[in-house]
Amino acid sequence: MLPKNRRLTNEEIETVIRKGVTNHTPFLYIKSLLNNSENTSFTVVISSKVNKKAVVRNKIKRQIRAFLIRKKGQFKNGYNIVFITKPGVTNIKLEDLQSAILYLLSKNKII
RNA sequence: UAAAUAAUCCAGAUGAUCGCCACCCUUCGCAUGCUUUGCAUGCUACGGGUGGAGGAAAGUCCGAACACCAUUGGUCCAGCUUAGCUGGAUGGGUAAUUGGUAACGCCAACUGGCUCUAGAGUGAUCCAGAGUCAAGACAAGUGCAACAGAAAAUACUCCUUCCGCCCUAGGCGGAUAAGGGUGAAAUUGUCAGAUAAUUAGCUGACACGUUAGCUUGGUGACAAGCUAAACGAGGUAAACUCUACUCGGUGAAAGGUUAAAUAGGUCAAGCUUAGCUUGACGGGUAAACCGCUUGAGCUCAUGAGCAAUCAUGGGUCUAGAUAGAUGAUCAUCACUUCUCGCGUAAGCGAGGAUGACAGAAUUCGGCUUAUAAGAUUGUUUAGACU
RNA sequence: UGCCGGAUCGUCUAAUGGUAGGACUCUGGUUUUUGGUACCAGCUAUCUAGGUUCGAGUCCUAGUCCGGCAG
Repeated sequence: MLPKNRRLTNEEIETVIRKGVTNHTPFLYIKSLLNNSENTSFTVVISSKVNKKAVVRNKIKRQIRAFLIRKKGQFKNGYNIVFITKPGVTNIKLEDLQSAILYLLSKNKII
């Protein structure tokens, strides 16, 4: 789990989704926004349309967060980032998900 | 013994490392206050300690607690002798009985119906066990019943049967409901009489059943028995309806405390005096905090009760997040299963899988649905032995 | 979190508890030199599982999926 200062609150998520810059892959997309602070914060959004079971949704959240914690030394500071999943994310392999995350972050020049 | 199925129990254990949440403690730092060099409170950081999902947390199908709103009692309308009555219109829910409960559509016991199995009996039937039942009323009224059938309900006559006439292929009229046939369903049965005639509740007797009354037993549903110059009444209420009982609305995004901002308001001061500025009060939005976890709690013992459950006493505190914590990896043991190798076999060794359903969101009581492996019990089937 | 509504041929849409109908589509045939049009015939459905009933698309219960509303 991410520490509290690296998470986003409800308001921040809404502003990021409304004003952020979007980048897509077939099963995942991100919205990012500069926040003028020392930290880069993340959150993961999974709709109940992706899967009806909360256990499956929590597992995907944990997989993404664990990968972000492992890579946290490489990030630039000062971004708010929201990961939003699409239906189909449950069927792919873990390596594909991780490479998609790296692709999206590098495309935004955060890494 | 094996398999299937149903119910109940259980929902791997120990240790290490890396992370997350809550609370507590030590130290350092910062801020505020004070009796001023220390103490108190708060916050941040490092470190340490303790605790951290379920039997269904799920579905949201019922019920309750709690909070606010409305309010003379389900709702609406009207009236008046106006704080309680009357009248009218109009809904939702439940349904044998008794008990339990905060309450329930839940639970327990019991009664009755139906189904299955075993036993007794020539048989009707009786009895035991298991399962199951939205199990008030169709004998208040209304409605409905396709096709088939003569007829689907204040009855009726297709074939057959009986009588009379024409006259003998058959037709006409009358009688009957025993038999046939149709259908999911067809007007209780036996005997005798009456009749032109027969196997007609048309009449009588008996049996069966229903209803009513009485007696006995039971808290009661009900059971057993008796009586009737009462009756023979088809089905359907998960059809309308009737009867009895019962029911305010909104949901923790309820609501409460503090409170930036904005509009409009009151007061005071100052300045130019149509007014403006500042401050205070009040106002109440964002936000924060509370609500929030000590509760119809868990557990043990004793007692009451057939049981559900209740009473008394002892012990105990056991998640509280806010886009949402409770996770990941490794090792060992336990457990089941799969693969490979060795072995006649028992077994041994190596490797893999932890096995299912599934994640708190105000809290409880139920119901429903989903559940791998293992354990216990019941039922069914198959096999072996006696 | 709370609360509503719906599910019928491939698509759209009917059906009072009593043979699931129609339109478009599709398939085959006739007409035409061919295609279209027209005509004829055919294929194809009650979301799932139980119950009530003689008999459920319809009534009741449970589940699955879809859609909507509040804030």
